[in-house]
Amino acid sequence: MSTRKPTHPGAILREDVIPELGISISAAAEALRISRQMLHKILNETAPITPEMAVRIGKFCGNGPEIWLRMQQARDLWEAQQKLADEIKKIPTAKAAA
Amino acid sequence: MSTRKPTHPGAILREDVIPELGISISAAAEALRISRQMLHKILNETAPITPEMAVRIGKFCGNGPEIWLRMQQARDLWEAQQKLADEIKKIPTAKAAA
DNA sequence: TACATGTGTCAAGTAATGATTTACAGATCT
DNA sequence: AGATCTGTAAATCATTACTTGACACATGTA
Repeated sequence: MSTRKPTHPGAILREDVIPELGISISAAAEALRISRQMLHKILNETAPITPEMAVRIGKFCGNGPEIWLRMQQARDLWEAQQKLADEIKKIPTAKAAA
Repeated sequence: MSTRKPTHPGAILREDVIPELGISISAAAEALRISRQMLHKILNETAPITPEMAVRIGKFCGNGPEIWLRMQQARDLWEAQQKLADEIKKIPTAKAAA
C-alpha cells in the first residue's frame, strides 16, 4: 500500500501505443472521436481513463477496455487510500454476531 | 458483452453483509462515517461504490477495497459499453505501421 | 515567403456525479 | 408517549469529465 503511485494508463499510450503506430496526437484524437485537448491531458496524465474512454481506447487498440480500466482503477484506489489514510483508522472492522 | 448488467456491490451489502452482522443501516452508516442516506442509496443500488467508498467498506468488512471496486468497475464498464454501442462502431482499430 | 499541420496550454461553459444536511411521514418497540 | 429506524425527497456544494474557442510556437512543404 505504501508503494509508489501506480502507472497512469496514459503513459502506456504515450510511450508505447502512439509511437508504435507512428500517428499524430491530433489524428489519434480524431480516430477516438474525442477532442485533441482531452487526449493531450490523458497522455499528460492529468485526465483519468473513464469507463467510456476505456471503451474507446480498447476498441482503437484492439485489446479491449479492461486493461485500461484496471490500470486506472489501481491509481484511483491508491489515491483514495492516501487521502483517507487518517479517516480509515476511525472505521472499525465489523465482527459477525454469530 | 450482451450479458445482463453485473451485480451491484450494494446488493452484497444488503443481502449478505448487513444481515450477517445483524446491524441497522443507521449504525452501519455511522461506522462507515458516511451519511445514512448515502448508505441507503448504495444499498438501493442508486449510488455507485467510489474508490473512497470501497476503502471505507473494505475496512469495515475486513476484506479490503479491491473486491468492492472491481464489482463496481464491471458495472461501469457494462454501462459504458451499452451507452457507446453505436459510437464505438465508428472508432477504427489501429494497425501498427511496421 | 506563405500556408498548412501539429503541439502545448489556457479559459469558459456545460452536464453529470458524489456527497452532505435538513426535513417529513410511516413503522416498530418499550 | 417517546425513541429509534427507515424510506424519500429537496436544496446545496464541490468536483469531474468533457467540449469549443483561442493563441503562440514549431516544422514541413509548395
